Amino acid sequence: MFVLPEGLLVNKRNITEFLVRQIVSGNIKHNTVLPNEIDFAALLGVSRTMIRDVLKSLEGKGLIERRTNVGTRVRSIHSWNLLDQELLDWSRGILTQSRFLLSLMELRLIIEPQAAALAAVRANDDDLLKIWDDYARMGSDMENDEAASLNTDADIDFHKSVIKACGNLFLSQFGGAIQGALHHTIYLSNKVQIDHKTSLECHRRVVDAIENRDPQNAYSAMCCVLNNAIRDLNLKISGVILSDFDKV
Amino acid sequence: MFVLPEGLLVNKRNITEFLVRQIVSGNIKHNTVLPNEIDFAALLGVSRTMIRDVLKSLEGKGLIERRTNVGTRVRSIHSWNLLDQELLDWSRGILTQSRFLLSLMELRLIIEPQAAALAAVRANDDDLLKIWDDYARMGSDMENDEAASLNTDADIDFHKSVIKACGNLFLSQFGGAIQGALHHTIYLSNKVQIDHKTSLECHRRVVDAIENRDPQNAYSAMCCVLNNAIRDLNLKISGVILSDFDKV
DNA sequence: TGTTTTTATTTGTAATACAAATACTGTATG
DNA sequence: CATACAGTATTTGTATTACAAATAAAAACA
Repeated sequence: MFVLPEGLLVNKRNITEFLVRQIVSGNIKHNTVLPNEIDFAALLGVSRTMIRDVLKSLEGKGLIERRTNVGTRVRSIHSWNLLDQELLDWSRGILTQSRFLLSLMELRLIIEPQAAALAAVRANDDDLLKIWDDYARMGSDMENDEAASLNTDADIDFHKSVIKACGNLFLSQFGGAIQGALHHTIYLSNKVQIDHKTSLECHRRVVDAIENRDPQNAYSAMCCVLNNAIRDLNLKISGVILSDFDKV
Repeated sequence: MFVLPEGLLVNKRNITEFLVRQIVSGNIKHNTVLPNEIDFAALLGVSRTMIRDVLKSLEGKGLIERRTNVGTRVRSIHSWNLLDQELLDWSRGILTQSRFLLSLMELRLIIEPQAAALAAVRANDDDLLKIWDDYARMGSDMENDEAASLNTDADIDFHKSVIKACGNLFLSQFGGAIQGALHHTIYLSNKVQIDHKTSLECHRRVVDAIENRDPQNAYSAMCCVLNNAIRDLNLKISGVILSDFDKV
């Protein structure tokens, strides 16, 4: 349970990623006490210094808790720093339980329409240029091939750019989570039918609204984008209060 | 700029907190290259191991970036992990620039009404009990003394409990930020006149709405709570779209 | 002038020793 | 028998030293 798969280079990064995935996946359950540092180092064939570095990193992500003469104990999901970029990246394909994906999309539904509205009020010229560029790249594959899908990287960049443009220091922290959510979506997209054309149109409405300094339409257009994704993923989200003027 | 104030015990915690505050306050500007590990350790009178531990911690908070043969460079605020609990705690009284406080309250205005609405749909009996208890503790000082203020800790617990009750894994990550925001508010509260009685009444409306499984009133009541705080702090927040049915 | 090699600097990793904290155990004592 | 106390063992925390790896800067060279 604590040893790396055969053939994987034993270095700090791999060990950290491996342990993160073991914990996040539930292979190492919470409250489990990990081996002490000396045994753990021997088990993995590394120095105590290195395993300590790794454990320190896991501690920073809220995955474990360390105490003298007690050892290293795995914490429950409520203590995990879920917005940590590495944690999200490494959890891809693992945290697909509906509760996780549901929380993620729910968060987006709460954050992103507001971010779009704020962006419509505050975006500067550079922000707008960036958003336009992201939008253009999103659909570039579809120009010649109707059946092509959206450019994932551009899609992610688009949402990050909107969040950045809203100028809120804290909302920017979500860029990583959005990225994780979108990658989840893509990961699942081979199983579901996605209407890329409609999605692209909604994105376009967002861009236009921001450019026209129209926060309310930016809000509702972003709702449209997200509701498309939620429908594609076959999720059911209830209880989130959306602004009334143009519910989609 | 890199040495601890006289009389402060030189240990890992103090060094970390000191450096965090130096960076957050701008005393150490971004892009500054810190001394190399050996010099830094000597400067502080600690071992290289310890300064490395400290730097690793700062790295985890996004405050610095390290590269072989380049050294340790301070990153800009956009890279900081602003939701880190320690970072928020240690930044209290420093990050009072209006942009920071504004971002914080704006975030709360986006998150918390939605969280209250979701809590109204999903809170279980334990959650409700906890919320009632927090509410009761909030006003306990005011029963005999009309002029007394709200119990800060209970106030913080109240908001955390509501967020917890909404059952979203990601929204829970904000407990710490809320705590920071409320402490900021308290910190500034000697300068402003706060109507504690009205505030308490709004909190009561939130509790009632959650208990009555009424998401829309929970939403608007929480808006009321936050708008009180925003008014007290003399902040001006524009661009956030609030649900229409009961704007306060 | 442009390219390659060497050198120097800085962080990264390892190994060892000891310090500090704390759970556990055994023992004496009421 | 229960409790308090002292001692012991275990585990993480810190310090020191040595060397490896990466890379920016300087030097040598075509």
